Amino acid sequence: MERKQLITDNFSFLFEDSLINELNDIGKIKKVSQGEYLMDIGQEMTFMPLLISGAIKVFRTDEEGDEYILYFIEGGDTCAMTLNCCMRGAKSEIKAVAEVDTMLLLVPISKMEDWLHYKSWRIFVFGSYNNRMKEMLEAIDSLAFINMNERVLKYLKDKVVINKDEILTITHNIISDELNTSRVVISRILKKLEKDGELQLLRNQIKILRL
Amino acid sequence: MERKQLITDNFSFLFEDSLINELNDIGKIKKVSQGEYLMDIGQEMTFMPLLISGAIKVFRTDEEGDEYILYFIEGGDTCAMTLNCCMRGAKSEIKAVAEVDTMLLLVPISKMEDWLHYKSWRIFVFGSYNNRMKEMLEAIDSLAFINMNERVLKYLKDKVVINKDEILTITHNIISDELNTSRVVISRILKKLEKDGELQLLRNQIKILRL
DNA sequence: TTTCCTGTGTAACATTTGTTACATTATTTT
DNA sequence: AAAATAATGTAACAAATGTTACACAGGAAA
Repeated sequence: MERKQLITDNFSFLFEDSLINELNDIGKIKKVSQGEYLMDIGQEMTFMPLLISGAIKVFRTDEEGDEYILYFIEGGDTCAMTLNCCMRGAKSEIKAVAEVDTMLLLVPISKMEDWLHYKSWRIFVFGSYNNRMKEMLEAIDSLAFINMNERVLKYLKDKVVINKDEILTITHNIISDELNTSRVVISRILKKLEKDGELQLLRNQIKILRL
Repeated sequence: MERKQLITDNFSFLFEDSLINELNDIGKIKKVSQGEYLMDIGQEMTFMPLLISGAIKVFRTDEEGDEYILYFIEGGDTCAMTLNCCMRGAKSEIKAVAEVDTMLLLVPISKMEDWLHYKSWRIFVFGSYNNRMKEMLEAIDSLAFINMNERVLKYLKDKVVINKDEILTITHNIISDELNTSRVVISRILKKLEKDGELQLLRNQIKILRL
C-alpha cells in the first residue's frame, strides 16, 4: 500500500501507531502543484493540512490585493497546521500557495480536538501553533526593525533553504509582490546586493553566494 | 471567601464548576501595578497568566532595546494565555507590561495540558491561541500595509478602548518608543491629526475626538 | 523667584522608499 | 525574421520617514 507507506514514513517519528492508523483511515492525500492555491481566499477551512512533502508559503493579503509573505511551512518543519481562525476579519485574509510541488494529508478539522487524547497529537498541535507564532514574530521583526535591504536578503536566504538550491528561479516582480513593494525598488536593492557580493543576478534567476 | 468569589465571578461563564474549583485550588493571584513588568525578558515561563482585571500590553523587543507593541490583552477578551514558546530565539524577545493596574490568576504551565479533558478548557486554550494569532496579524497589517499616520491613530484608538477613557495620559516620547520611531515624527503626525480634527493635544494628554 | 527638567513645536536637512518614464535585452509568438 | 512580450537597468523625481538642532512653555525643585 503506497499510501499507508507514505503516511508511515512521514509521520511515524511523530505519532504513535494507533494514531498513524487513524490518519490512514481518515486522511485524504492531496497533491498541489507549484503556484497552486492551497485554499481559496475567504474559504472556510474544513480540514487541516499536514505536510507530507514540498513547501507552502503563507501570505497576509488585504482587500486591495496587496500581499505580504508571512512564512513558509516546510518539510523540515515536517508538517503543520494552518490557522483555522483569522479568516473572519473583514479587511485582511490569509493566502496559502504551494512554493514547490507539494503533497498534503488532509484531516477534518473536528479531528483536531478528537485526537487530543493522544499525547503525540497534543505535542504536535501545540508545537505547530508555537512554530507559527515564532514565524509570525519573525515577520514582525523584519517589518519593524530592519530595512528593505536586509529584508530582501533574508527573504532570498529563506527561499534558498526552502528550495534547497542556492540558485533561485524568480523574477524581481514576484519578489516585489511578495514583500509588498515595487519592482524598481527590488531591482535597485538587488543591484546593490550584487555589488556587495551577496548574490549574482541572472535573467529569471538569482544565485545566492553567501548563506 | 473573596478569592473564590473573584475566580467564580470572572471565569464561571467560561469554565465548568469543577474546573473553577481546580483553578481556585491551584491558581495564585498576582497583582501588577501599572507599568510593572509581568515577566522579565528572557525569563522562562513557568506559569500561565489568566487575566482577572486590568490590561496587559505585549511588546516584541530586539537585542538593541528597540521595541514594538504587538497587542493588548484586555478584560473584554476576559483572559488569555501568553506565549510560552517564542522566548527562545536569540535575537528577539517578548515583553509584557501592565497597561493599568492588573490582577492575574497564575496557573502552572503543566496544567495547560492536564486540563485538556475539560471541554471548556480546550475551547479556552484554542480560543486564546487564535486571538493571539489574530492580533499578531493585525500588527503585521499595520506594519506592512498602512502608513505612520494611520498607525499612530490606530494605536491611540486601541489605547482608548483599553483604558476606557478618551483622554489618554501619555507623552509623545512613549508613543514613539512603543511604535519604534522617533519623538519628532510622532509630534509631527499628532499635529497633523489635530489639524484634521481627530484629536486634541494637551500637555501629557491626548484627547481622542473621533472613534 | 530662580533654576532645572520634561514635554512639545518646528525648521532644516538626510535617508529611505516609492513612482514614473524610458531604454535595453532576452525570450516567445507570429 | 519580425513583432510582441517579459525581465531588467537606470535616471529623475516625489513622498514618507528619520535626524539634528534649537526654541519655548509648564511644572517641579531648589
